[in-house]
Amino acid sequence: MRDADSGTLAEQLFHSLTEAILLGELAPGTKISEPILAQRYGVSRGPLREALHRLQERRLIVRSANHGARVIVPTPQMLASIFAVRETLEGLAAKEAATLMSDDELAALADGVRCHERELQGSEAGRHNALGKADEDFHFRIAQASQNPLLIDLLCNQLYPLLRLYRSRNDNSSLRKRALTEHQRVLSALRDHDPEMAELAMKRHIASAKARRTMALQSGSDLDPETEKI
Amino acid sequence: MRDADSGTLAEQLFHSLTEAILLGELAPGTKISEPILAQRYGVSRGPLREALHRLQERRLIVRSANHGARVIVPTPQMLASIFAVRETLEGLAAKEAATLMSDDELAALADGVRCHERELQGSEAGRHNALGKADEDFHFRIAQASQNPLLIDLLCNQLYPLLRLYRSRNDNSSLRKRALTEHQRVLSALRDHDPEMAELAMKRHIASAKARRTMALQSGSDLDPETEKI
DNA sequence: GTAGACATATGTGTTGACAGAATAACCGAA
DNA sequence: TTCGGTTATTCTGTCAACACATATGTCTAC
Repeated sequence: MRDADSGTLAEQLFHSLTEAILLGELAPGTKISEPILAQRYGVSRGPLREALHRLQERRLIVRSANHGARVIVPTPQMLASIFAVRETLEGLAAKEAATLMSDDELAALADGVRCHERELQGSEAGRHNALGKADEDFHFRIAQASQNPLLIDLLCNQLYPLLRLYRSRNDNSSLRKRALTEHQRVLSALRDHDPEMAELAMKRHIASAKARRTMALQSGSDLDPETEKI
Repeated sequence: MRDADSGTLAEQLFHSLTEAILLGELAPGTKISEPILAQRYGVSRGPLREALHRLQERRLIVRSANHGARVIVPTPQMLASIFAVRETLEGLAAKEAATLMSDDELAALADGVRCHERELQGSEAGRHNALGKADEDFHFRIAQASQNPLLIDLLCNQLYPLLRLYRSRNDNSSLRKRALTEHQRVLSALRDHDPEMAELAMKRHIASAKARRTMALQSGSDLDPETEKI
């Protein structure tokens, strides 16, 4: 699992900064000052700049010459773009997975769905993280099962992280139940090794998730346009 | 069109190295020595390393800690992965373009196709480049017409460049004629503003192109496994 | 003759410092 | 008071040098 060079400062910075952006510690629109950020992480500007160049390719920051870098600001348009691409790509993943998944992989996926179900019926405390993990785990497993390295990379390393920028805090359990039902439907199609059904079920699930996410984004709407500077 | 920072050395190096890799000047599997490459391009190692980190994210080189970077080696498996992803993404682009394309954009696209047609009937000399350009232009225009920034970036900046690694020298005109026919079919669907038909026509075209490319790859098979070192 | 260990050398990772550009602050005039 | 110009400072881009890890080559022991 050691991704390329895991020991270098640039690599650690790349992952730390990715997490910081996705967790909101580096707020959207934040102007990134290389000296300040380097001092905060206790490193020199060299490795930091290398990490920033990678973040640029991952679309997490935007850079312009002699003007510095800014954390990307999520927009409804970009959310729509992500979901449109995600719908087709995850549909493809489900289609491929339907023919490729082994019994062991199917069992593991079913375990995850059952775990998801239990979480939903469980107590209120600490559900959000567990449910979020369960959902991510479901899609992650299916992407892996496609055995398409490019598809896996696009989904797991580019789209899923980007989506975390839009994660909302307020989602009720009725929507969660709906998601679980859709997961079960996808799982059923995968068990039947039915590519077309799996693709369609997954595409419908993503479209449904898009509607939920968009709704939550509008109700929450905690976008602060002030471009704070670290 | 100025992509981010166009004036910096790191940016120029990024584009130069991208071209060098896609043109084969930096052969697949080549071990990249930072001092040597920096000297060749007349720059320091700083900007070069920043460019290399971006190339890593673009999947054009692979890096491992304290071992340096190597130019990616194209494999039939990766070609299959690219085409599988490309088929769905270009299908999506065509579907979106069918409802969004203006009359002007359609006219420009039709012009391109007619130009493509003339090139096919023209003389032998210098057809390859013109035909390759015409083909790329066709897909490029449709991607742009989707008005989906993420989709445009994935296709134009990531998949199309990667495909150039597999470009073959030997392709006969009968295959070219087939491609033109498929282009005309996609154009026809776009003119009718028929999303489903456009998507299907484009997906079939990509699948057909995959077959052509795979065939050419097997017949050509000019893969040299020796990992030369610059 | 071969295997293992040591020494050399090349290369990557990192740092600090310098030059040019852009932003910010300041001052003066209308 | 406000607008324009000028100065000063901060920041980005770039470079050269240092430290450490890895690879290479040689030498000795078996």
